[in-house]
Amino acid sequence: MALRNVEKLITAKKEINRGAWTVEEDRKLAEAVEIHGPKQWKTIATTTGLNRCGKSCRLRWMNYLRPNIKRGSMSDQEEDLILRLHKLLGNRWSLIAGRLPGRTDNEIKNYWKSHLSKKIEKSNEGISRKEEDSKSEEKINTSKSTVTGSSEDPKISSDLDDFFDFSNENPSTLEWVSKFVDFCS
DNA sequence: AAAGAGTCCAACCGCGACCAG
DNA sequence: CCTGGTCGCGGTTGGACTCTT
Repeated sequence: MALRNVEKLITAKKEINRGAWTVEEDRKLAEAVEIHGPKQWKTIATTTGLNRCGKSCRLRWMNYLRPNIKRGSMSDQEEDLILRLHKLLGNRWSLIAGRLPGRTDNEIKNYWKSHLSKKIEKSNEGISRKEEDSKSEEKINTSKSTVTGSSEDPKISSDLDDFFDFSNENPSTLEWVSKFVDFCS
């Protein structure tokens, strides 16, 4: 009887692994990605014998195993960038992450929730912002509405398209930052 | 030193987009 | 077109860690 229950538990456990990844699992996943590339997560999940779902494999790779991942605290520049991009794009974390080399969407999302949203809350409680800020915010809001498609100004729309076309850009440089700051000011 | 509160971050979940058949 | 499978994204959760009392 008890044995049967144990068996049940084992098979249930065998179905799909959950929770924290072990070093061994990481190693297997990294090997699989080397073979298949960072795509075909379903294939990777099944061929490695990890008993993880494809989603889980993808997440682990994207947020932890991927090369060039930057760890540690955000620099002032990065923080400022996140704030500006969030103003412009809203909760488009993957898009924001795309402009911060080595940072993941998950990391930025977490950082925003634990640090920046509180910072903003505090600053909003304080003295109302200067006229300059409201001016730039107005500009940003106009751009934002363009992104969501609610504004039809073709000039601004094409500017934004240009701005977010990074196909020819080296992602490891932060040259685009100045471009962005110019754009917002 | 211990307990409770607060914070951080890795991982999971649900949903929508995309694509091949 | 429709459908099923897969992927990617954003929101949420849970547990480990740190801080405060």
